[in-house]
Amino acid sequence: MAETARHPEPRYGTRPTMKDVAARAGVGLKTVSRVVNGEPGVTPDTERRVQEAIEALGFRRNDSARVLRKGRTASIGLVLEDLADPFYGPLSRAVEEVARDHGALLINGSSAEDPEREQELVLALCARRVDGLIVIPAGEDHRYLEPEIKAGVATVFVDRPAGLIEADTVLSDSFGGAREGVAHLLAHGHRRIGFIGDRPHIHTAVERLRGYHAAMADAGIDVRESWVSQGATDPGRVAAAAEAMLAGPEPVTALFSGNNRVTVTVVRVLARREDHIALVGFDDIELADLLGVTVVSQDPAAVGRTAAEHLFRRLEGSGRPPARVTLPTRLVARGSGELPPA
Amino acid sequence: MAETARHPEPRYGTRPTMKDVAARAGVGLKTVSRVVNGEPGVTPDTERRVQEAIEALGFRRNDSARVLRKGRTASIGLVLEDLADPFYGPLSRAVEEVARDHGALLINGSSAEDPEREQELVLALCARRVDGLIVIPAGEDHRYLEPEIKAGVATVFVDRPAGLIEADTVLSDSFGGAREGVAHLLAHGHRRIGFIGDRPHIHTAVERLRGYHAAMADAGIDVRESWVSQGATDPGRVAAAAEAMLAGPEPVTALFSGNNRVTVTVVRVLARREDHIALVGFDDIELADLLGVTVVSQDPAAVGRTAAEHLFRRLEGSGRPPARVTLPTRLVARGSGELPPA
DNA sequence: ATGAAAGCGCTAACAC
DNA sequence: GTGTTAGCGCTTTCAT
Repeated sequence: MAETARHPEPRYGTRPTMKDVAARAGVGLKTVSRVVNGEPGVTPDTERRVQEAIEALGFRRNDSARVLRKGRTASIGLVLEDLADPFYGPLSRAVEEVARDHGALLINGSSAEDPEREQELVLALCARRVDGLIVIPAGEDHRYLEPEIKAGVATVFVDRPAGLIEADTVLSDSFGGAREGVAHLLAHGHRRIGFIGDRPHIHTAVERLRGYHAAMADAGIDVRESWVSQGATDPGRVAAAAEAMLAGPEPVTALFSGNNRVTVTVVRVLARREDHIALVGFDDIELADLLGVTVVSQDPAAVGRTAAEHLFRRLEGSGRPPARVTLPTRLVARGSGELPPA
Repeated sequence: MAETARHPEPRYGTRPTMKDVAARAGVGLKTVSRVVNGEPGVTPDTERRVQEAIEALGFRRNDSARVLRKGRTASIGLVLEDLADPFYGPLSRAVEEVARDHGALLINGSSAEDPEREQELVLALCARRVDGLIVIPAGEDHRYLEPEIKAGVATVFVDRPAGLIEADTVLSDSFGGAREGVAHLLAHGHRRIGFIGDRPHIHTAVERLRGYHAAMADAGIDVRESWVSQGATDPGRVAAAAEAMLAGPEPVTALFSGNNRVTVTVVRVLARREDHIALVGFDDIELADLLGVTVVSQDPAAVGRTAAEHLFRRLEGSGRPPARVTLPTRLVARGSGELPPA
């Protein structure tokens, strides 16, 4: 990469700047800036010369410098639990599409359900001066975000409310959805219904359990302790919980599973059995139609879209106080939830 | 929202800088920089005062300015087809984990399989000066990346090779996997085997079809035109293609599906039928075990991890020429691929 | 141990 | 139409 006298090319690893382009095109720095940004006030001939210099040098505007000057990055951050979870892929994609419509890039990160990692990620995004932030909270205390929000970072919480601060929030109706799902089982004659959910510090897990209790209470049924299991959603724990509820002299005749990961494992457990245990799951899962799994479905893309639209509305300066939006769920009957008690 | 009309520059949105922190702590700017970056040469007492000022003001370092000065962003970009696709979620997550291990953030974007959008996205990432780039190509001409790569942006292509430029590439063994899958069907006695794949401009689609032809040739079978269908992977097209192959006087007795989306639709089509058509699919799908679907599985997380590790090795300055890595696939027999011909 | 000054590459505000 | 100048907030260099 030696430099020749004729056309001084930048060295490997060094990028041409507007100044280089200006020198090569024989114009002033600001003229290059005008061309690059499509601003008016440049004659076609000058513009052509500048464009040629840009091509020849392989110039690409340095957005860090631009951001430093302009104050806005045209990017937003999304912190979620795990991008590999089939719930978050479509959610993230929906956010990305809205961001794209607003000319913004999306940076997303997985908290792995770890509050420290959530905070680390959020603050890294703030250091990069994202214009806005969508957070699926892992932690329960978000006061660390107060200075950021004060400083103008629009923030929307999704799936679970923020902890100890006021902020826009978009939720699915976990309580109502679970209540409806359990009521569905009750309507099909079940009385002993088991609930297998996520760890009790997770907001949605609590809400869904509340929905379960509400439906059971509506039916005048005393819930036995052994019918409820909360904890990690790994297959081992969930399978054990299901087996336990299905054993003994008075086993449950139906199960309600608290999220997609639980449902997958429960379906596997039930598939190994001779009897026909009823099942309703929270969250839809791929191919549930073929497996005949009745679910309470929430639409991850709609959740993401709604959150992103809120965010951009706020960025555009709606001065409204923080609002909470709850999106409805939908019961999808496919067979497993309509089985009668054994 | 207390934006008074009299304030041309609202305090809202103005963030404290190191200068502000320095003023408040009664120290020099550079001392604040030292504290923020954990550099040595600051007495514990000074450090404490600076920390207090940071807390009080809610200071957060502006990474744009840092990047402008340092040249590296500690971020990498990932351009894929669609984050909502169950193949890319785990891939992206794996890339993220490797990036995290190297202290980098991941920015990802979906090209929606549109070459223009791919280029737009890639160049936006370059403008933000990502240190490296992982691209699942949508387009067939990547010469637009030459100046970027020359300028030092480490680039790795994944799933499909780059077009018209030399670059590191990580692929799954589409040819070998498809050949093995089709050979599996042949070994179970099938002779009339249909192939339903993605659009023929996609590299993996071509390779998998090549694998199909190779296996059929190995068995000495002349492939009829009506046994092969390539095109969009939307359910309508795929279902029609499958129905067509299964109709007529000499229908196929087995199907090979070219990717996860195709497989899902074919499974649905076959589920509606009385007969037992054999099926092997490329890519694993969730709950395929319960449905008994035999697949040629590739590991998306391994693909992502491998690509990211290559990227960081390059960033750390391995001056080796571009290399191509091919990851093996694995045949997972679950029943549908072992059915005999009708 | 600490700080003052000089940029990084760009855009805003004015020159001409 | 076009160019010049002064920063944006940080790190680097070099004094002290």
